[in-house]
Amino acid sequence: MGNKVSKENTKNRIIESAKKLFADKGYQKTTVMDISRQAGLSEAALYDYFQGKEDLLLTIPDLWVLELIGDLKEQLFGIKGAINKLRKFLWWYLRRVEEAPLDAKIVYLFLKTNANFMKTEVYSNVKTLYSYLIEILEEGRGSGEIKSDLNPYFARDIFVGTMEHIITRWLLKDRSYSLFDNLEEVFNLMIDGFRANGSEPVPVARKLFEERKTDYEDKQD
Amino acid sequence: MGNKVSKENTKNRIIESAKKLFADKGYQKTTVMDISRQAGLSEAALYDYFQGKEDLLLTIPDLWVLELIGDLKEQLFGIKGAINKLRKFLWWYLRRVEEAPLDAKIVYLFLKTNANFMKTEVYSNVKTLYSYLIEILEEGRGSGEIKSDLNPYFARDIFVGTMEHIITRWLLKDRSYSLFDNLEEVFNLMIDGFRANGSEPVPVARKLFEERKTDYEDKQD
DNA sequence: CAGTTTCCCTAATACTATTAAGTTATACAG
DNA sequence: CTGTATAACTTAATAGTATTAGGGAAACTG
Repeated sequence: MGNKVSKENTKNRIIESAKKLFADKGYQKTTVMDISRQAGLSEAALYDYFQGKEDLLLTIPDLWVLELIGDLKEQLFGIKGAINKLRKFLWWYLRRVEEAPLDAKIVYLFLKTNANFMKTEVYSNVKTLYSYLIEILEEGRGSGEIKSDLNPYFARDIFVGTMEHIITRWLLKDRSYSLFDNLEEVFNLMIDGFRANGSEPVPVARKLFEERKTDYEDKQD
Repeated sequence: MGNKVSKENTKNRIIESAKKLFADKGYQKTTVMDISRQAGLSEAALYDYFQGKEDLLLTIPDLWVLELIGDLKEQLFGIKGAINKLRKFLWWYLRRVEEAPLDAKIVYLFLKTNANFMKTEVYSNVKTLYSYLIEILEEGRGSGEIKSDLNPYFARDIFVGTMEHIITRWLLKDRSYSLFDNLEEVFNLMIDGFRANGSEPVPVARKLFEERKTDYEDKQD
C-alpha cells in the first residue's frame, strides 16, 4: 500500500464519524468503538491517525476555526462603515455556524469543559477571530460613527456575549428554528448603545418585531 | 444506627467532595473512587445516596439555583426603577457566582455538554431566574425609563449573553481577577441601548475606564 | 432481647481507552 | 519478477472505571 490519498481519506472518515457521534450523543457517551466502527476500521487502527479520543475532540474544531480565520478578511473586504462591518461579521458568522453545526457544537458546548481549553489552538484562534471586532470598533470611533468614549473591549464583550448566547441556545434547542429569526432587531438594539449621538438608529426594523413578537416567545424563550 | 442527621451529613460530604473534584479536575477525569474516598466512604456506599456519577453532577447545581430563586425577590424588594433593578440583578448574581464558583462552574461549563440539559430541573430554574428580567424590562417600558419600542426578550438576550460571557471567561481564567472589574462600564454601555431618549446616561463611570483601560486588556482579553 | 432497618463494606461484573504484537498486501529496489 | 520493507490494518491483551450483588454489623424498635 503506502497510498497518501487513501490515508487522508481514512483520516477524514474518522473525523466525520467522530464529529457526527460527538454532536449526537455527546463526547462522554461516544466510545472509540463507535467511532472506528462508523469509519469502517478496528479500534486500534484509529490510534495510527490520532493520539486518542481527546486528541480527536481537539482536532476537529481546530480545522474549522482555521478556515474561518482565512475567510473573515475576504468577507469584510470592501464594506464601508464600522456598523456595516459589525453587521456583516454577525451575519457571516451565524451562517458559518448554520453550515457547520457539528463543529460549532463541539466548540461551544464540549470544548469548554476540557481543563486544557485555554491552552488549545482553538481557543487562541477564536480569540484571533474576535480580535477583528476591536479593530472595527476602533475604526468606527475614529470616523465618528461610534461613540468617542466607547471602550472597544467592553463593546466586544457585549457583542460576543450576545452572539454566543444566540448560538448556544440554538444548538441546545437542536436547531429547531432559524438562527436568523429576529437577528436584525437584536443587532439594532445592541448596536444602539454603541452609536454616536448624531448617528441615526434604524427605525424600519423596529416595526417588524411587533408583528413577530409572539412567535419569538414560543420558539426561543 | 439509622441516624437521620448522620445520613444527611454523609450526603453533604459526598456533594462537597464531588463539587470540589469536578471543579478541579473536570467531570470526566474525576472517578467515583476519588469522590467516595474524599468523602471517607467506599465506592458502593455512594450509590446508596445517588443513582450514580451523572446524577451527582445534576444534583449539585440544582440545590444552588433553587436557593438563588428564593433570594432574588428579596434582593430586588424596595429598589426603585427598572435600570436600578437591572443593576442590582447583575451585581447580586455575580456576587453569588463569586461566592459559589464551584456550583457556577458546573452550571456554566459542565452541564451544557449533557445531552439532557434542556430537560433538567436546573435549566428550568435558571429560566425562571432570568424571567424576572422580562418583568423588570416591561416595568421600565411602562414607566418611560426604557424605550417604548424595546422588545424585552431581545434586551434580555443581550443582558444574559453579556453576563454569562463575563462569568464564563472568569471561570475559564481560574478566577484570576475580580468579576467586578469594569462591571460598571460594561453595564452602562449595554444599558445605554435600552434607555428612552429622555433618560440620562451615566457620565461618571465613563471617566473611570480611561484610567483602567490597559489594566483590562492585560488581565481579561 | 429478637427482629428490622440503616449504613456501610468486599468482591464480582461488564465496559472502555489504550497498547502490544502480529498479519496482509502493496510499492518498489535489484 | 522476486524478495523485502513498510503502510495500513487486525486480533488479543491490559489497565482502568462505573455499577451491582450480596452480605455484615451496629443501632433502633417493640
